[in-house]
Amino acid sequence: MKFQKPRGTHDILPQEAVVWRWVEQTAREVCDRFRYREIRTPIFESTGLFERGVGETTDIVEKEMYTFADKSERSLTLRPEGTAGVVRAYVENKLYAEPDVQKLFYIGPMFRNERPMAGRNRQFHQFGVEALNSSDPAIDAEVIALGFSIYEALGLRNVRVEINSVGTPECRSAYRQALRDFFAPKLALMCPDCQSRFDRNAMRLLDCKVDTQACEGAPSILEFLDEAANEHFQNVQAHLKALDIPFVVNPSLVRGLDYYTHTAFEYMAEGIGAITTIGGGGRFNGLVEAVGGPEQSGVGLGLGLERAILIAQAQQLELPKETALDVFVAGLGEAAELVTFEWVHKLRKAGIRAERDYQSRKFKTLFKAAERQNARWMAILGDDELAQQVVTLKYLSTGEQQTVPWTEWISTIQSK
RNA sequence: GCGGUCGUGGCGAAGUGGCUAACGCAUCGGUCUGUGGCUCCGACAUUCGCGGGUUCAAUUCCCGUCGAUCGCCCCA
Repeated sequence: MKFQKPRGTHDILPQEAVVWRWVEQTAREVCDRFRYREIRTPIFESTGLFERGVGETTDIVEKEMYTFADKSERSLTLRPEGTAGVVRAYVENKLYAEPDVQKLFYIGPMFRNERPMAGRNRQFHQFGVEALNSSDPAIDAEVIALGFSIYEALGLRNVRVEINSVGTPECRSAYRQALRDFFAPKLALMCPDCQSRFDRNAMRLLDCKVDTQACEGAPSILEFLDEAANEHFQNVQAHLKALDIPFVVNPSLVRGLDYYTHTAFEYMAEGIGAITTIGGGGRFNGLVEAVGGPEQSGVGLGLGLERAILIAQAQQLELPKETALDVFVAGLGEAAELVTFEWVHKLRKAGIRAERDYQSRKFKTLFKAAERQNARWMAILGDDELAQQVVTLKYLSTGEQQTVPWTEWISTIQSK
């Protein structure tokens, strides 16, 4: 019986795992400087959390969740995004009672049952942050700057930041009405997708690629922001400008999760086929309360890790490689086997990366093996060496070779 | 969820309704009983994603299925 990995999942092999560690470590380091602390929450949660938190009418909840019943018939769901779980933990552990703004980050797998394509998997990985209990526009800008800083630290070029304000729920419902009024007369001429969007999610009409000309002259959400929302948005922009974060305002930027209010933003880059969004986020002022906590606000972001890696590859950045081997110990003959084994262990205990052969290959082939592992030294233990308690050490890049007593073995390797 | 393309050894890649399924790289062995990145020789797919059908005969044709990939939708 031969098995395949489930559709839309990926094995991360040792060579690629190095790249993943680099991305994760970079994100962690940036978080440390920005003072965001790691939180680890379960990979599955009560289904209701996502229905409530992400929004009943979102695509994610309507058709993309991995939902299952456990043996007690509890409905559980593999997390499709990170914010709901973090906010649930925030409320459940009463972190809202802490005096300072809670700045949290997470990193890990998410699950959505979608049609896979480049940059879109059913199990994918996100890094994200959430800043809870502050409505200060400065923290919106800080979050946007944090994500941008991670892309910078990774060396990604041409990352664009687009921002928008989706206002308060009240602003939005007034705006949706205005949009329907605007599109109603031309609806019959528009594409089927748009016709279904009209009722379900009028703001998405602006996103349509088919009927771009129909959108000309459509009202902008920005005209419907109340004074406070507008001031907040202007303030976020002022803070971004102060940091020289390049951004453009895109009034038709909408995000797919219901909990967003005020600031919405996306990071975009070219290089993954049709996909350009590599990260995004926004403010979610009603979410803490919706999940059973006090009336507190929050703002956060999520970055797609495989998308960041795809962009790095598309831009041909120099990616980290696996560590090189310090010394390959070649034992010749049966008498050397045990001594080889012992010495490999001694070298390792001394902090040296040491390896040997376990396939009884011939001496010459061991050089190839050593080369494949990028070994710096080859150590040779044959009958002669054993008799005299010495080892022949060959520096592979130059071919220089010397024979030293066992007492000098480790120090010679460490010398270069 | 809808539409297009694709699926041959570890990797890359020919090919055909029918004798032993090219070739390249990689790997292992010999050439060279203890010194690599060269040469030459040899080994390496009871089998062409899986299941079914057509046929005297299918890896090659048809259907289904699984998977990959591209686009739409949506998103990270």
